[in-house]
Amino acid sequence: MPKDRTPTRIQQKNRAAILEAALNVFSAHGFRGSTVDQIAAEAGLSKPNLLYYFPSKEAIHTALLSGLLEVWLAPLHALNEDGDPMEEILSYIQRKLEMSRDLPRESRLFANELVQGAPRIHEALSSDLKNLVDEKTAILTRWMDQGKIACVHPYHLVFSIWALTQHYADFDVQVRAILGGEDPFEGAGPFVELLYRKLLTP
Amino acid sequence: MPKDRTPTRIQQKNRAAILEAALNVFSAHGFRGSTVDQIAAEAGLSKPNLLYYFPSKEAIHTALLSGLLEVWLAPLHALNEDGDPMEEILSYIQRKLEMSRDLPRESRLFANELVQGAPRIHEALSSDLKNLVDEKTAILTRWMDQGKIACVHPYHLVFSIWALTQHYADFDVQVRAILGGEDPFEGAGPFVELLYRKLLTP
DNA sequence: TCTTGATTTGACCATCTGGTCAAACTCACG
DNA sequence: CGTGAGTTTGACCAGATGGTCAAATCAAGA
Repeated sequence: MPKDRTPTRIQQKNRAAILEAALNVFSAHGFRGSTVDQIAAEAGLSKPNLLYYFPSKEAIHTALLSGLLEVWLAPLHALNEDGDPMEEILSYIQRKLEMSRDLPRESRLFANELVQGAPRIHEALSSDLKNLVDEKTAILTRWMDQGKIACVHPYHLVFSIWALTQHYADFDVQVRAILGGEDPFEGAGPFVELLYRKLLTP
Repeated sequence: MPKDRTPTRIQQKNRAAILEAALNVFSAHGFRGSTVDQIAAEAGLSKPNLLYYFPSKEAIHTALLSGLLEVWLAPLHALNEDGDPMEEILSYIQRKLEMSRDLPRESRLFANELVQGAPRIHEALSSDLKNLVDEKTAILTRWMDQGKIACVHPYHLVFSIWALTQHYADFDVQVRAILGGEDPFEGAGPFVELLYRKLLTP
C-alpha cells in the first residue's frame, strides 16, 4: 500500500487510471456485477497491482462515489438567490441535462447505487444532499412567496428536475430504442425548457 | 424438470412462489447481485428444488421480465383516443404514479435492467415497446393537431411521464431521505397533475 | 554505481456461485 | 395397499472471484 505522503507521479497516474476504469465498469454493471479483474484490465494493471493502490473493491467504489458526489451536486450548488428566478432555474435544468449528455457514466453510477437502496451512500443522502436541497428549496419557496415564480411543491419540483434530466442518461437504451436514430438531447432541451417555463410562470 | 402438461397444484404454487421471491431479490440487487440460493431461501425451497422448476437463474429472470412487461405497459395500452384528451393523459399519469406506489419492486426490476443497458430485454424495447409508443404518440399528435392539447414533442412527453412517475419507485431511498417522514406520494400526485395540466392546456 | 524504497507480478488460497445427479421421498390413483 | 410419476434433497463439481504474499523489478538520490 502506498504511503500517505505526497504521491509520486506513478501513484497519481495509476490512481487516476483505476478510478477512470472503475467508473466505466461500475456504471455499466453495478457494484456486484463488476469484478476487480475487469477494472484492472481496463486500467491496464494486474489485479495485485490494482490492490496495491486500493485496499479492496469496495474502497475503489466508495472513493469513486465520494469523489464524484461533489461534481454531481455542483449545478444545484450554483443556484443563486440573487439571480433572476426563472433564468436561474432554467439554467440549472440545462446544466443537469448537459451532465446527462456529457457524463452519463456518472449518472448511471449513482442510479445503480440508488435503485438498489443506496447501501453505500445512505448517510451522504440524508446529510450532505438533504442539507443542500433544504437550502435551495428555501430559496425556491422565497421566490414563490414573492410571486416571482408560480407556487408549486418545492421538493417535488427538484425531484422532477432530477427525474427528467437524469432519465436521458440512466435509461439511455430505452430512449434510443424508441427514438430510433434521432438524437435524444436535440428534442429534450427545448421540451424541458418549455415544460418548466409553463409550470413556473406565475 | 416438470412436464409441459397441465401443471399440478404443486407446480403452480411453487412456480408462483419462485417468481414472487425472484421479484423481491432481483429488484433489490439486480441480476448479477442476486444468487440462486437467495431466491430459493426466499421461496422456501432448496436450490436443487428451485432448479427443478426453472432450468437456470437466467430463465427465472426472463420469465419474470416477460411476464411483467404486459402488466407494466397496461396503463399506456389503456390510453383511449375516444376519451377526453386531457383526462385520458392525466389518468394515465395517475395510474403510472399508483404503480410506482403499489408495485415498486416491478419498477426497480426494470430500472435495474435498463440502467445496465438492458442486455436481456433489448429486443422487446425496440419491438413491442416501440410499437406501443409509436401507436400512442400518434394519438397524442392527432390531439395536438386538433388543438385539444398544447403542442409538445410527443415522445419526450411520454419520456417525461415515465421519468417523473417511476422516479418515486426507483429512487425511493433518495426521495425519502430528503422528504424526511413525509409520504412522497401525498405531494407527488397533485404536483404532477398540476405540471401536466399547465403543460398541456392549449 | 549502489542502495533503498516504490512498484509489479506469478502463484496461490478460501469462498462463493451456478448447476448436476443419483437417490430418496410423496402423492394420486387404480 | 401398491405403483409409477411427480417432487425433494444431500453431496458434489467446476469455474469465478476477492484478496494475499513473497519474490522480482524499477527508479531516484547519495
